[in-house]
Amino acid sequence: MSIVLLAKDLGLSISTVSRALNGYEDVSAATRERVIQRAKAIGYRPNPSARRLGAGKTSAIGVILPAAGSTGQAVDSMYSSLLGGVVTEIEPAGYHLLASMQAKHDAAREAALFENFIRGGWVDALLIVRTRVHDARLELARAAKMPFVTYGRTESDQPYAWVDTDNEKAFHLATTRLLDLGHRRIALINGPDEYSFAQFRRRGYLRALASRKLKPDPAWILHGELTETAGHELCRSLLIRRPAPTAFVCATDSMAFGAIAACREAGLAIGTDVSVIGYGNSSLSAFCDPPLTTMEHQVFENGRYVGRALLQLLRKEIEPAEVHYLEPVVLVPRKSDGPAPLEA
Amino acid sequence: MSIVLLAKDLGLSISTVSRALNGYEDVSAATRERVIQRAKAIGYRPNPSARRLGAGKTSAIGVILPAAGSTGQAVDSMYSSLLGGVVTEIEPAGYHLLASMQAKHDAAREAALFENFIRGGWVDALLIVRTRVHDARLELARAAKMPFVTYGRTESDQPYAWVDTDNEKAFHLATTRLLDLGHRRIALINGPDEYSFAQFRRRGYLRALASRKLKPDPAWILHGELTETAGHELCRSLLIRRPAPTAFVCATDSMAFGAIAACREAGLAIGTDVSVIGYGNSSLSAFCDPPLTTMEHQVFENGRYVGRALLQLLRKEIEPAEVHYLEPVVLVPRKSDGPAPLEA
DNA sequence: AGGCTAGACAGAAACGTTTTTGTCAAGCAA
DNA sequence: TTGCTTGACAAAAACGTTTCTGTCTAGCCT
Repeated sequence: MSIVLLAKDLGLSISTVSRALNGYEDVSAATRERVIQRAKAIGYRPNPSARRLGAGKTSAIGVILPAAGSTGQAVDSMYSSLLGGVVTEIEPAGYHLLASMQAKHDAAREAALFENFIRGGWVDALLIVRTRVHDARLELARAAKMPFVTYGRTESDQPYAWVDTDNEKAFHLATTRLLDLGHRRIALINGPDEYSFAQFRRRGYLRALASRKLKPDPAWILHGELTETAGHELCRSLLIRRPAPTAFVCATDSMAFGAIAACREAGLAIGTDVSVIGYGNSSLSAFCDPPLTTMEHQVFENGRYVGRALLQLLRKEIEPAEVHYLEPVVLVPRKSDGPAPLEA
Repeated sequence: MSIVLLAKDLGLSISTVSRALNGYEDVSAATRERVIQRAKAIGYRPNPSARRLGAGKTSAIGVILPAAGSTGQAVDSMYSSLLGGVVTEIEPAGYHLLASMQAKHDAAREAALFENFIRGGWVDALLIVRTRVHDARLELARAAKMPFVTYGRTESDQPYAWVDTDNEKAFHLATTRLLDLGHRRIALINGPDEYSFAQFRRRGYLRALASRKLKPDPAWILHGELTETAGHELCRSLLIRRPAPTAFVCATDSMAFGAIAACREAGLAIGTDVSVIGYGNSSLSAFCDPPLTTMEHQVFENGRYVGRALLQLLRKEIEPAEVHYLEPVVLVPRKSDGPAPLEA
């Protein structure tokens, strides 16, 4: 009964202490100051559960992390940075991050988790990551009147708050760069088709080809998990075709590293015989051999943006429709791409 | 007032419903069954905040993630796997993970966060990761009588629950392997010295040298962040010495990749002129060139072990002193190491 | 002087559980 | 029959807040 003690100590009523601490107007400035000082002095911390019960606030923001990799074990490292940014923003405001993890490819379980978060009163708001083209989670959150921000866009007939990277521009950039280098047979090693980002990336790729009046070959657009293994497999399957692609645009640096391994196994020199471009500018990309040409985007900064948006939404300072942040992407040229080889 | 409605619906008192749901003995089996069925049917979920208030349980386990990398942004990917394992275990038991992130190298802030978690009533138990040799967090948790499990050991005069990898054996293995290959000038590119794991690793390295009656050169034991950049810098600083090491044992695969880059820049062929061994068996290590010889340990499985221990501790089924799990480590031989070069 | 308003605080209900302490009937032993 | 135990349930207090609804006083206007 902490607030009770504090109130007694101050010779005030519980309600006055509570209102003083929560910045209400009907308590005099002098009293408020006295309360705040004394609270700090005796180390009073409001009990979060009691708070939730009284006010319907949990001071927690929920996120369901997608399992990544074929083992279904790890969150991919991109989310580490994203969440780092989110936490950086929300923690000073007194919010915590309540994290759950989705079982691999288990939509039913994901929905159940979401329901639990929403109905169970665990959190005040949600972060929805790795959006799908049609994403049921938006409707669930909306139905529960739970504020949310998505990382990645989706198809929705109603406005919603989103933060996203300009995937389309990124892959338009990368493809155009390869076209400028003379490549005409460019493959796209994309992520799983159900995710929004994969669609945007394909769109950028296709638009770049179209702007040079090139007809895309559907066989050169492949989808797979965002792992080295998948990149390796997909690239290998493309290299045995005739004619084979001379360039590969990959959905992540990991896939690009897998693709590079496949090319090397095929006896091709990276950057001369064949060009590979990754995405993400992972810490490794500058240190591998050859250094990887890739796309940089500021995941941590995006996370901070998401965190701020969440806070504003919770304080009703902003409408969901106003949260639309499309981060530009820049290409980091290194050594894994080069002029198209002369035709044999 | 959900339980109220449920009780009314069943024609029972609130207390009986509560006790039925919580498995108390003084409610008949028939009634219990009826309550459980009905609860499921109408989708009743106990409000977690109310529960905490009533019982002093939050159903949440707290963890403070260390910021990683010089940017202080991302949790390193190792923790993704670890937490994945933890969540896999605790989620079915109804527990969630409450994650906070530590500001880079800010011990005061870390302590404050810890205090907040403990005193603020946010969580029922704690996971303490990246233990330091002398770790104040143990005392804080102990003083608050909060159950906890550490990932990594520490110096403590009292028993505590820990799960750890056999870092000492791992680096003994790696060093011995290099000794067997004929290397005599072996450098250790270690992580920050304050962390327990770095101490164990050094111990394993030294023990391997000692078993061959070799005197370690302190100048060849370096410490740095667990990043490619640090690995690169440290390796470079060693390569300009004369005589230079012929082999490097690195604290992580990331550091190893940085070291490999430095060696390549120095014109050395990896696996012949110079040998490099990493740690972690990251997904990339099999796909780089040359494939990296590294140490495998099952982080995800360790996380599951941690999760189970936490649950048992919470249920008082086990004493902290009984939770001591030292995971063995295996070496994954690949191509980044080889026989020591002949002396010039 | 009387009535009204605003400012500053207090009282008490409400939030949804858990848990302690009943209550009541049936069964049993003496 | 009386008293005690036990099994099955109910009543009510407690958990620590927030928030709605007072209450009281001082100041102002007419």
